[in-house]
Amino acid sequence: MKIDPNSSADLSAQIAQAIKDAIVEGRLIVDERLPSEAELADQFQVSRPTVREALKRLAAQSLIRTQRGAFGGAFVNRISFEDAYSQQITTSTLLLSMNAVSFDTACEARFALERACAPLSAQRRSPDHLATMRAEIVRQSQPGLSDESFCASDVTFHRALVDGAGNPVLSYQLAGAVEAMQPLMNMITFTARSREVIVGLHTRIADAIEARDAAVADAALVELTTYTMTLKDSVMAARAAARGTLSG
Amino acid sequence: MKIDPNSSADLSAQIAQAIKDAIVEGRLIVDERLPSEAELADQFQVSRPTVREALKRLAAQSLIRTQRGAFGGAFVNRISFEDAYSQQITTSTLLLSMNAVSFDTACEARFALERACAPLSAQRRSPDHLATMRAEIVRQSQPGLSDESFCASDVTFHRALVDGAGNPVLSYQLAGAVEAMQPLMNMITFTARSREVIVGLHTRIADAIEARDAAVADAALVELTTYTMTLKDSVMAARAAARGTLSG
DNA sequence: AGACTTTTAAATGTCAGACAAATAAAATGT
DNA sequence: ACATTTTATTTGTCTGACATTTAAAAGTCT
Repeated sequence: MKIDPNSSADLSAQIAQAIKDAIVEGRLIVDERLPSEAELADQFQVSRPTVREALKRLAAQSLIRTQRGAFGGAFVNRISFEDAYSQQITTSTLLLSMNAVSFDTACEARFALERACAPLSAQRRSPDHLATMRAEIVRQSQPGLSDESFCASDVTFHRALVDGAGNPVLSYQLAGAVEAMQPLMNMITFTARSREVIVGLHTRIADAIEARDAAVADAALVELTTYTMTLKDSVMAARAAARGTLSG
Repeated sequence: MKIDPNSSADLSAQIAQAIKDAIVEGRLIVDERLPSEAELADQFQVSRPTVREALKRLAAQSLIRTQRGAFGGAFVNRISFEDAYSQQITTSTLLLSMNAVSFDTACEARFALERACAPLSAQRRSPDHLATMRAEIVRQSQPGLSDESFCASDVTFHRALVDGAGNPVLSYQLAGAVEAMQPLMNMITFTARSREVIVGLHTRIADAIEARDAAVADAALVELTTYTMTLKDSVMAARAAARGTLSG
């Protein structure tokens, strides 16, 4: 592992990259201990604070974990699905909140992913997944339910549908989209008060998944997509009208 | 923004989290300048190296960028698709290489995503996307092409197919899966020498996308999926047999 | 001998102060 | 008005030190 002291990049960034490469290329394996900060400083011919900045960069990406004390140090981390989830959620949330992605694009991606999961879920869902979906539908049907709870239940329902596919990669990829869209989805649900339609579609989806009928599930998801986009458009229009009133 | 000095977590981690929260919640907006390191050290009642470690953590996640010199400092970064891409690729690669995900799972997710893109691509693909796909098919048909080039061309082809959908979220999500699977896909292509079948399927896909026929494209993708899994199984079996020979 | 306690060495976490290098604004000179 | 120099500010890096944590090693008691 070598770095170029004449490069324009920060030394800590270069060191982080060198170690990252070593991990990705398998020269450092899971749970292997990195040299101590002092040793790394020696190897790379930099000071310890510089090494530490590099290690913090790696820790921020869950590539390593550190442990204090004798026989402690930095260890190559086995990345977990939890890590992948939270990274995905952060990235998706920022992409949306910073307007790098429109709501339409995120929505389309979300439902496209969900439709991709549905056939797998119809095939593999456990009774547990099905039970979760049914339970959430019951909850969503209760008249006294708060808007917040309805939205949370909605997330749980779709989560169960996706998890039913038994593919954690698809699950964690979707998690980002769903989580990032949550604020706007909440607003849609709050204002539009469209629970009956949504519950109806959820029921159709659950029925299809129970009957292992991918086609029907897909059709219901398409309807839900269309419906969501319609609601979103009306909410946006209402917003624009409100702005017009204020400024006029 | 406050931190708890009595918490068990590192101060730099707490500070990074506090700033991250401020960004995600919109209290710090894109291109806004953070206080200087000295000021942050003052605010959080810690030393400058500690603040710097926190800032490096954020920089590693592309949440901020730093600039030296007068009127330089740390600025909230508008996260780009390139950032999202590379993060996704790193995460996916590690999940696969550390055996947190099986090849089957990654493969399934990849083709499920690709099938989700195909109908959109059939609808929206530009002549440019189509031209890229055709060009790659021509390249793949050349007898003298090296294995490496064939694989690279394969990636470009699928990339064009997915980009044709015009949804950057789907594009960057798929990038991770494709990139992470690359090493094993290479091995499959190298050993199995199955170019004719693959080129044939690619042609069918391109034809379908050109004709805006989502159903045919989907069918061809399903075949490609099945074929890939078959090849992978035979490669694995050959590997296992080779191991048996050595150990027996 | 075995179980418990104390010591110790090694490592990360944190701090203080300093200097180098970059950079853009401000001051200066032509 | 333009070009050059100066200057203040800020990040990047280094040195050296101390605090804290931790597990192994040594010691002690029963």
